[in-house]
Amino acid sequence: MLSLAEENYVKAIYHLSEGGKSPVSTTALAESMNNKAASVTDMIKRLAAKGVIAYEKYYGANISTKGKAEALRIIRKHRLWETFLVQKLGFNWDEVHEVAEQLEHIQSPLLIEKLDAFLDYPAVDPHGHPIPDKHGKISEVKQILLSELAIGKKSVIKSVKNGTPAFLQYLSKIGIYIGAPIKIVERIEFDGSLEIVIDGKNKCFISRDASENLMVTG
Amino acid sequence: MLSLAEENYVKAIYHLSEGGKSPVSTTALAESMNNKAASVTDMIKRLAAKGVIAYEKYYGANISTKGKAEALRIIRKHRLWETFLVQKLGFNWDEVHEVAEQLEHIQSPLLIEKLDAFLDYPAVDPHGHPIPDKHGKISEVKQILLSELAIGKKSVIKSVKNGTPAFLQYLSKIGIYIGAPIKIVERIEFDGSLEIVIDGKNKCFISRDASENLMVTG
DNA sequence: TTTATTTTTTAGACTCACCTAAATATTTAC
DNA sequence: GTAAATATTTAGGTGAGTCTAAAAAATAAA
Repeated sequence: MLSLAEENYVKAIYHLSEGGKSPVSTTALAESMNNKAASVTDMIKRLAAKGVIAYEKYYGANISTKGKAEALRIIRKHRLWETFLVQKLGFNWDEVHEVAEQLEHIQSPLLIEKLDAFLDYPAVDPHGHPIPDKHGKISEVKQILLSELAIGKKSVIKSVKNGTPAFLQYLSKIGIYIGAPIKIVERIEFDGSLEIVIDGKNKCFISRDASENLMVTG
Repeated sequence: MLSLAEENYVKAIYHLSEGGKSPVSTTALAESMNNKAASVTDMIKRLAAKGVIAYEKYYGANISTKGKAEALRIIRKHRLWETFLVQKLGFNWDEVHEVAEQLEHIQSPLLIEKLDAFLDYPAVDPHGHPIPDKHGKISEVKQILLSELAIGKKSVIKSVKNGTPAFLQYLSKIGIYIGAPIKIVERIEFDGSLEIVIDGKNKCFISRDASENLMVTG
């Protein structure tokens, strides 16, 4: 049984391991948790004692099989709740993260089973991220960065990498949503920005930065 | 801003004040929280400092206007979540309390507004308890104990006082539910038990104890 | 009304999850 | 390869929220 703080650490370690290097460094973890390095050292010792990570002094933390399962359970809950908030309660996709951060810690396997059924077993959350099933299995669908899409090739928006409210609001504003057809008209050499067509009608420019935070079908 | 533990204390103080004597004694509170009296003394000092109760040494705790508003906000959330669990997710009424105890602490006014709307602004929860509105107002409907109902008078089950899973499961088993028509056929002098008819068809006996935990229309 | 019992508070201690400051180890730069 | 910079850990401390044991106050009983 993990405490709330421990759950958040395990989740962060999982995300840092997935999206980059493993083992996870104390500093990286401290930054992602908005804590100080000394606090992280304390915590990773506790997590190691509980068997959710492997830890060696001055080396870093590696998530264990048990830890990965824990992380996936939490992520599953987070994404199911986000889906619920958007699909059932009418939240916008930029409003759900904070609330889901709280809801993901509710302990009730029955609740999650029933919520999953109520939502009709969704495969992805409102940001296009896959929802692990009850066994922790994730269905990975091949996606590429929009910035790497060939010019003129028809594609579809599949997910957002950076899910900050500001970015999501911007995407809504220019008509981008998960499932939207998209095509690159031209790549501007000067700054790497792209001229794109969304939904076959909305033409606009987006920065390189934005194009590197959107995933599309390859 | 109250912590999770503080929220639970305020709720308990509110319930104890309502359902009995005020001021609330340290011992009563300790019992209801499953904590020791010394811990309670600590906590009520903190709560007094935050202005949610008035506290005098060796006297007891009285909930303040602010504290009452806090308690009602938490109770509102608890009962809305219970309603959601039963009406939308298909929980049984004896399965919801523990989960709602967790969900009631989620901080998001928007979530509660939207949940309320999603449930179509319910007036009572699955146990027949009134749901405070967003201003903390409760619509009290006149109810009497089943044990005090006149023999032969037609009535309707309105709420359960004791909401333990065991009692709720028993009620389901004998066909009692919120809104069920009920009539007392006979009062057994020996032990105060009642012969009742539910729904105009199910005849059965219930103990005095059970009849003192069911509220009906007067 | 004095004593006994119960209730409440105080004192001191513990765990969790954080902190700062200082020490130590590792990495990078010259 | 040594020095400087950076990363990590240790040591000691804090507040929240609990505990036990003992002291103090209030209540009940003789």
